[in-house]
Amino acid sequence: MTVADTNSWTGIREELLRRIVGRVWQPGEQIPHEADLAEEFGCARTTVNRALRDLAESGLVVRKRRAGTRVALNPPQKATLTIPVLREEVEALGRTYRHSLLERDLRPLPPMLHGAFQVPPDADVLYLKSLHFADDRPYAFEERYINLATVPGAQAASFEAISANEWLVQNAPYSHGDLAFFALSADDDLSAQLDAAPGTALFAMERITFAGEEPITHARLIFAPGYRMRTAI
Amino acid sequence: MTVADTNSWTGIREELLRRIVGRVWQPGEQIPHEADLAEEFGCARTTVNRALRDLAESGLVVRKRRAGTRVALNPPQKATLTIPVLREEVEALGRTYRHSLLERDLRPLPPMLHGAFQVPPDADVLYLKSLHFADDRPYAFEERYINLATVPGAQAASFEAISANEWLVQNAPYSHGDLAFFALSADDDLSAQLDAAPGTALFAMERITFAGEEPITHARLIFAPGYRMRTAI
DNA sequence: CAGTGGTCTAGACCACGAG
DNA sequence: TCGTGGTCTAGACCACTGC
Repeated sequence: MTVADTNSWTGIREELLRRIVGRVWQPGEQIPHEADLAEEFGCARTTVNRALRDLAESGLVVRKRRAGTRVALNPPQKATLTIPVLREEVEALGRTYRHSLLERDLRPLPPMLHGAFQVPPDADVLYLKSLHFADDRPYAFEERYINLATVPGAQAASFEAISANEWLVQNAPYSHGDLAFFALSADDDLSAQLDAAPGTALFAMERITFAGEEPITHARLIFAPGYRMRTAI
Repeated sequence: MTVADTNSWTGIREELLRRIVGRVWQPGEQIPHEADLAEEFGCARTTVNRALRDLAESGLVVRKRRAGTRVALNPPQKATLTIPVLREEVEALGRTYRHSLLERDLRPLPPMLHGAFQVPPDADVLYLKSLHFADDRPYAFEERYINLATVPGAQAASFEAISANEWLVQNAPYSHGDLAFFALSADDDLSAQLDAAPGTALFAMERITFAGEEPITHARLIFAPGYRMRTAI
């Protein structure tokens, strides 16, 4: 009848989900214990536990010891989005990836970044400017600063065969970072690089990553017109 | 010695993580089978499985039947972003939230949405157009379609005291949906509503939610200039 | 204190897919 | 084809926390 067998954990999850979205169990209401559900479905408690744990991870139910499991009052709108390496994203579209390094030099960190990206005031950082292509059409424009104090190996890397993003992912694992999305208008330079009319609205992503307290890199990616970042929730 | 006991699944996960970031197991390299690891840690295979499953979910290892478990070559950059109810987001900024319903009527679904939002061709949907304010300054513009077949109660709701978003979150739980972010230019209407110069680049978010197979709502939020959606990774 | 979810075990069978 | 991860079981003990 249904897609999944009813005594597989996914099947049980689907049945529980049906009861939640179908209002059999009202928001805020406590649902039966694992043991009762296990008996109802004729399976081990472990299996019910697996299903409920999955629902709890997606935020649909709230579980507390001793207090039982309740249907969430405000199912939080959470989305996990995976920011792929551009090469993989492009290739997943069935297109050919290529990138080209436009500029590369050592320079002081621009003042705008001094707050978020703490390097010694007189230290130079590695600046990279590059363009990513899909089937020879511009896909994204990238500007990046790399902290050589944290990633000295970057100075020797050419970033021509392999993009800075991929190099860093493989050579400088980060512990945490910040990510931001926003919109900006194409200035003359962007307009030329991305083959877009001046003033076109472009989707942009900014990322800073750290290894412990040490900043690794600051990257700004600006995508060609029409780009949409999608995810399932 | 370590935070977690070594034969708890979290403890095992930490140990495996150490070996991965410490390059004991190189990227792309196959790691021992569950059975071997279980023997090494002196625990049941289920426990090792739990730890490995967790690492696989965060993308650090790739698991395939028969092929075994390998350290991921390009650990994907995953970010979980929480899409807050606008009222909460504004109030968290210490500003006063207000919203105003600009339009409300029944109309056929625009053809553009026919693909993603399957309603009977002759059925009307509830259309809402509203504006969200922070301290009396425009914060976001919203256009929304609600499928009355799935959420009949919406027809009776006024959406003046409580926003459609909040009403739906509490009255029509969804099972899944799609989310997209992109940039667009302010047309004359948007420009007037959001107090932005025509052509300004604006950050936009589109969301469709479903209860099972039934579409619930399609919403497009367009934020005032300068908006950044942030998250930690 | 006691009920509920969290976890672990030892064993078993199954499904997938690389070789 | 057959090794590997995926899942299920029945039972047990533990940890947390509301009553």
